[in-house]
Formats: sequence, C-alpha cells, structure tokens
Amino acid sequence: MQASGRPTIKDVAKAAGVSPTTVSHALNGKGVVRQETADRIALVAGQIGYRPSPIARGLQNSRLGLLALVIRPLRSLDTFLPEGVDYFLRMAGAASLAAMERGYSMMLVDDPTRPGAPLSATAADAYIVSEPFANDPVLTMLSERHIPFVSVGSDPARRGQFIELATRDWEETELALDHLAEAGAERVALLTGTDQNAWNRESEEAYLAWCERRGQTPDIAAFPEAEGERIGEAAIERFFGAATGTRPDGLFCLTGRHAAGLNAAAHRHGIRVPEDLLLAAGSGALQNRISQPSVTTLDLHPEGIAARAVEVAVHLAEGTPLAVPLEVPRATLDVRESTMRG
Amino acid sequence: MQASGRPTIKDVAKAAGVSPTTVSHALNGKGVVRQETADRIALVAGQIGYRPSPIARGLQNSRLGLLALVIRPLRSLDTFLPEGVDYFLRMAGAASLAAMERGYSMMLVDDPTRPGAPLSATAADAYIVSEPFANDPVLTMLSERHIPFVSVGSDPARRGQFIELATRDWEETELALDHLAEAGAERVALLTGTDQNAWNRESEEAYLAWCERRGQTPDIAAFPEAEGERIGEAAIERFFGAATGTRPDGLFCLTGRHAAGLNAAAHRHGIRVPEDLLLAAGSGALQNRISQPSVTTLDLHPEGIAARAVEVAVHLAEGTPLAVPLEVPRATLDVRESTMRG
DNA sequence: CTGAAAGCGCTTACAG
DNA sequence: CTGAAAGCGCTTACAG
Repeated sequence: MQASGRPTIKDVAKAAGVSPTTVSHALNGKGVVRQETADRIALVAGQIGYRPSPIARGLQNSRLGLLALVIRPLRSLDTFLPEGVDYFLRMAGAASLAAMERGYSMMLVDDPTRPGAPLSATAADAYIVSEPFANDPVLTMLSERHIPFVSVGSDPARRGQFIELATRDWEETELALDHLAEAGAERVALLTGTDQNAWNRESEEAYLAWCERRGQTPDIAAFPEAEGERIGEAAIERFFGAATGTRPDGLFCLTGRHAAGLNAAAHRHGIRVPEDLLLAAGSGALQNRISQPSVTTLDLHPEGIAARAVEVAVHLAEGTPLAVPLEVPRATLDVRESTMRG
Repeated sequence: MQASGRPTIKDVAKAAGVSPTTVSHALNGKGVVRQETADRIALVAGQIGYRPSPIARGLQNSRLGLLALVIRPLRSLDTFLPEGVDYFLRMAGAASLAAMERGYSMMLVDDPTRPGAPLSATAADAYIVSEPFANDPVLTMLSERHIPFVSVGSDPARRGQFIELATRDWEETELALDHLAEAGAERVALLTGTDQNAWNRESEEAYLAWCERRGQTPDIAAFPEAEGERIGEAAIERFFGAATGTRPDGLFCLTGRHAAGLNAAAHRHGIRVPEDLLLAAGSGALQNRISQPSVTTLDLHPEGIAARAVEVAVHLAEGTPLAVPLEVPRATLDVRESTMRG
C-alpha cells in the first residue's frame, strides 16, 4: 500500500500470487502471460481498486501527455469573464479540444514563473505562450530550463529568438485600415492598448506606415486593455473633445471591448456611426456583433491558431521535426453596420 | 543525461563534484550545505541547464498539484464556442483561477474514460465533474479507481451516492416561474433540453410541481442543447403553431441559447415579447443581455460554483476534512425587457 | 557539512 | 510463461 492508501502494483502482485512484472505485463498486454493468469490478475486488481500511477509511468520517458497554455494578456485583463475576451476563450477551448484529439491534455497555467507555482505548472511536455510581453519572463524561464515551447506572436523585444507562430498583425491592420478607407474614411485614427506585445506594437507600426503611404497625419491613442468598455468616454474626449484639432472620421480599435465602449459613448455624444464615424475593431467580441449599430471586426480565427499551436507543441514534445509552416491562418473581415454607409 | 537529452541531478552532481544528495539539498534549501558549495551547485546547474523533473518529484507523494475539470455537457454541445455557453466558459475560467490561487493547476479534460486518453487525463489529484449524465461513466470510472472527485449537480440516476456539490435547480426554476407569473403570465410553458442531467430533470420536476400548485396544465417541449439558437422556428411552431391548443403567454427556457433563438423567431412571427409572451432563460448568455428585447435570465454565478468546487476538490486531494457546505451559491434573477410589461 | 543507500511505483530487457 | 533485477529522476532518513 502506498502512503496515501492507494494500492500499488505490489499489492496486486501479492494478492494474485505473482510478481509485479507479471502484473505489469498482464495489465498492459505486453510480454506473454497465460490467459488464465491475466484474467486472475485483472480480477484481483479490480477487487482491490488498483489503478496504475500515471506519474510513475511518466517517469520512464519523462512525458505525461500534458500541454500547457499560458495566455499572457489575461494577466492584465484581470478577468476570465467572457465579455470581449472571446478571442482567448475560443482559443483556450479550441486548444483543449485540439490537444485531446492528439492524445494530450491541456492545462491552463497562469504563470509558471511564480514562486508558489505547483509542481504541475512546470510538468507539461510543451508550452504554448500566447502573446508574450516584451522580454517576457515566462519565455526566459522556459528557455533557460530547456522546456519546449512555442509562442503565439513574438516577444516584441526578442523577435525570432524562439520558436514562434508568426501572427499576421501587420497585414491584419492593413486589411482593416484599407476597409475603412474604402468605406469612405478620410482621416483614420488608431486606438491601441497599453500591453507591450507584438499585436499592439506591430499594428501601430503598420498603421504608421499606412498613414505615411496615404499622406495622412497619424492619430494614435492608447488605453489599458483592462479598462475594456469603460474607456468609452475618455476615448471620445480624446478624439472628439474641444481640445482636439482635426477629428477622425474613421477609427480602428485593436480590441473589441474598446470598440464596444467607444461605440456606445459615440451614440451618447451624438456622433453617428457610421455616418460621422466609421468604426472597426481588431479582435471581434460577441457584443460587437449584437450592438446597435453592429461593429465591423476582424475574425482572427483563434480556433485555427490554437489548432496550429497545438500541432507545433506536440511536435516539440515528441521531438519530431516541424514540417508545419509556422504561421497562423489569415484573418477575415466581418463587415457590419459600423462601416456601411448608405 | 536523460534519454531525452535533459540533464539530471546526477549530471549536476558530477559536474559540481558532489553527490546527488547534496545537489538536492542545495537546490531545495533543505538539510545543511555550506554556502560556498550551494553557490557552486547553483551555478553549475544553471550552466548545464538542469531542471528538476516534476514527475520524479511527484512520485514521492504521488501528487502533482493538478486538478481536472470535466464539463460533461460540452460533449453534446459539440463546441467550445462562446455563444450561449457563457456559463461553462465562466466556470472553466474561474476554476482555473481558483485553482491557481490555491497552488494547483487546472486541466480541462474531455473524457478520461476514452481508451486513447493520455496519461495525464488520469493524473489529476482530484476531479470536478460538472453536470454528469445519468449513470455517467466518468463518475463510475473515477469511483472504481478511487480517484477523488466532486460532481457539480448530481448524477440523476445515482443521487447522493458520491460527493456532490448540490445545485439548486429546483429553487432556481421556481424563482424564474414565480417571476413570470408575477410579471403577468397566466400559462407558463417550459422549454427544456434533451441531456439527461440533473439540471434538466430537476427543473422539469419543479415545473410540474409548480403547475400542480397553481392548477395550470403543464406544457413542456424538449429540444437538443446542441441545436442552440437554431431551435427558434421549431419551438415557435411547437408552442404557437396551428396544431396548438392553448398558447402559452409565458415561457421558461432552460438555456440561454434556446431563449435567444426563440426570442428572434418570435419577432419574425409577430409574437411580441413581452406583450404577447413573457420570456425568461435559465442560464444567461451574453446575447440575452444584448438582444432586442433583452431577455430576463438567471445568473447561476458559475464563478462562485467553480470556486466552491475547487475548494472541495483541494480538500479531497489533500485528504483534509470537508468543512465546506456542499452547496452552490444562490442564483439571482437579472430582470430585463422580456419580462417587463408597460 | 557531505554522501551512500533505500525508496517512491512503475517498466523493461534479460534470464530462467 | 514467469520473475529477479536494474532503472526512470528525484527525496529523505541516516550514518559518517
């Protein structure tokens, strides 16, 4: 008996009058065991409630069939509530399913670098780190410990240093900006977040380049992701307040929650969407689909991203070569009322 | 060196010219090691990229600090998409956070009874099984293998046989039905799901008892959970079609997705909510909050349920007594336009 | 202060 | 067909 009271393979062996080796063989269908013996062992094992320890088994090849997903932005979002974090929830769910399909379990881990982190936090065979921050300590730690990982979106301070699933932040931003221009916007502003990740940084770079090409003066404001829809009033003040010079007639919000807040605040201030302001959001949330007016968003296809990330993680865990192209599926644009004039 | 190429404690010992024991002591701050030696060991360990194997460590006390959440209804929902499954996503997110706070990781597991299930699927220290089906094989398996678990909502065929967090399906149904009656409904119908779980069963029982008390003829229809909003037309036909005798003027839908579909379909058929039909849903989804008209829902407080379930699971994992009351927080009613006349 | 030995619960060559 | 032995990578009394 184990300390915890759980019967071990020895207990089964004793009870069945055989050796542990034979129990192992019988229960795993390996080696050669007389049918009669195998049956008896199975019976006895069932009777005394034996279950093989996955930990002891995992010790042989030091693999548990466990993947871990670390969604970094959740740190600053400070919530798992679904409003506006559709993207991450869809990603977590899809990643769990994709892992299951490949014979792995998926663990959601907050921050494995935390001092009090449980044993399991570092026990995964491979890690997926979504949207790491600049010089992200999680990547540093995984790298130092030689734990395989793939990041979704690069660490903006260490591009290309690790295995990363390239996101298409740049082209996605252009997709949205071009759409706003085609819809009739002359002066497009950018509302970004304050997290130091690739999504924010590259989108901003892409926006600046886009403005330069069009000969437009850039107009950027950053608000904390965690504020979500609450930024509405402040953002209206920033872009349309008395102190403002040229007002934008198009706005690209990098997050759906910011867009939702701005959409509602615009209505309160008599700024009509889409007549006065064409509005689009980077990562769509359910409320953007349902709001009045509904808001045009990018669909980044987090399910596709998750599936790809899991595929890579499994290859890393098993040490097989990465035949996979290290990029995510292309985003699509869901055009809605906020960018449809007339 | 390990087979996988990962350095082991022996490698560190060799490189530092000490015994594995001393390495263990030094790295874990146990025993007594001269500062000088400890420093050297730390340095060498860093250099060769040593990381202690959580699996080997876990073997000592056969605990990994890992909890698992099995959300049974996801099987039939067949999706992790957020629409209308707010409840489970909020639950999964909150459970992950609650686990982290208590020094555990949380694993989302599909079905540990599956033949191909990974080692990790059965490696958790304790399991939380949400809304088990009747005679749920997952509960049977966990029970047979003496793996600690708590079910959220009972297995309707085996009530009270296992450790379960009692849900308040009965009183929650009454809360919604009473509200519909107070709002002016004379003939309240019930739209339930087809899953064989406690939520569906007990709600139906509560509804029948409620009808009996009020002297009202019960009117129940069941539609598959997986159909979600697509049930709209069929449900309208069922309750308001030509073949229907007495039409209901109040309707309680057990799921938010069903309610959303019905709400939209009612509008298309000229059935006004709330004027002609008072509508309430059992487990609210975001779209119920945002739809036109918005729909009154119960808030089951999945975060509270998750926190409680994790608390119980941790006690089970650690073998400490359950001082916790085995019941979930009381649901509240979010009254919205669909039940507000005038 | 340091290390040899036993042990955690399994699996796997290998010998009988 | 069955079992003794070694080993997976650690930790932990215990002896020196």
